[in-house]
Amino acid sequence: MAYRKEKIALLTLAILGFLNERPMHAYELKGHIAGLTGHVRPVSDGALYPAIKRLRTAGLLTSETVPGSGAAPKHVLSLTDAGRAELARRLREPQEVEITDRNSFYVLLTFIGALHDPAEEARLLRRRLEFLDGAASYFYRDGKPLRSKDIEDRYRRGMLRIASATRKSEREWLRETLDDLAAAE
Amino acid sequence: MAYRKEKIALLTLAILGFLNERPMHAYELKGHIAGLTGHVRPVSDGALYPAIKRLRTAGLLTSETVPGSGAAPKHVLSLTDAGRAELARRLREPQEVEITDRNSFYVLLTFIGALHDPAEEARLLRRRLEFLDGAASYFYRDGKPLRSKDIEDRYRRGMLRIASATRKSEREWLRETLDDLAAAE
DNA sequence: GCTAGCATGTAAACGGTTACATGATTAG
DNA sequence: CTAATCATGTAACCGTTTACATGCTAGC
Repeated sequence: MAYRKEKIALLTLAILGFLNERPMHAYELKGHIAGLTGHVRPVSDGALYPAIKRLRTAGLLTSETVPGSGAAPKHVLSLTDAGRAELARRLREPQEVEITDRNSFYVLLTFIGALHDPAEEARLLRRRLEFLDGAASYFYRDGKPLRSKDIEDRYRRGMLRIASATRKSEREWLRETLDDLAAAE
Repeated sequence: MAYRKEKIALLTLAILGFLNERPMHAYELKGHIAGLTGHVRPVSDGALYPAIKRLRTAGLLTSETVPGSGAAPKHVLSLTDAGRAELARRLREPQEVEITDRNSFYVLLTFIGALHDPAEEARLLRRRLEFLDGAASYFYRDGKPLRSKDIEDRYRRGMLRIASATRKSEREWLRETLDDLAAAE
């Protein structure tokens, strides 16, 4: 038994996703990924370079050295066919956490358009919408989720208020976009 | 040179925070933390138990064994004075990422009330508000952040739309709460 | 003369995920 | 009788963080 559960590896997905748009060197990737992760949370070199190395070893990307404008020579990275296939696979078969977790889902959303397959894209949005419809609260007492007004702490109430507004706008967008996608077919 | 940068260790903060409210055993903590992390993302045992062990070794909490209702005997965990001091320190001196990063900030927000110090609490909210006011975009072209209408990809536009709605509601709440805190003084 | 930006990497330490291991009680 | 919930832990693996290491160019 015991089937292998894949790791999420968001960084890998982001690298594949951006390289699919155009070849790029590591330093450039860094900027793109930093922007992605929300508000400029830098990717550390110690995460990025080993990740690239792993992908190169796995044959998902190739590296071509060109003289650097400025400092060290750049290594321009390009996806191989295997890399493009892996990206498509990751986008088509997301893990449950990638639907559930905000950050993961947004990374998926960033690149899902690369599939150029409205039906598949709609499937992802529908999964997210279903997840959001089964709402989840943040705080518990006696094992039961607390409603906002039952929480004495103003900061926790605030968190729920913001989460609620976010959920609402996300649901709206998901519904609109699903309608658009259906209409375009 | 090279001063030591502390790790974020969100899990540690959450453990200290919840134990500060009342003594609890690990399994109970698990439920609380899972709710916290957004929509029920379970904490794995392999993360939780070692984290507790580290805190116990560091003298931040003590464990008392009581016969378990159900299965294994429970280990009821309580904060020591050092544990409470560490929690206060973490809340009072947050890292920059803990202001910047959504999830980190929300964990901070969950427990900041424990300080019972409106001025200090307001300081945290003000820092977050300042961060949000220096807005950040998600996508770049030629090194410059793209405005929503300049993005062709509907999914990326959607992400910005949701992020914008979230930012707006968070700003509103922060301003209101800062006013409340100021008025109460 | 110095700092920021460009550009690439490595190594130790740490912590989280996954899977393994065990076992009792309760609800369907 | 079987799955879910309660309850605690360990160990291998792997990826991230932090810090170390190097060096050039442009602007102040």
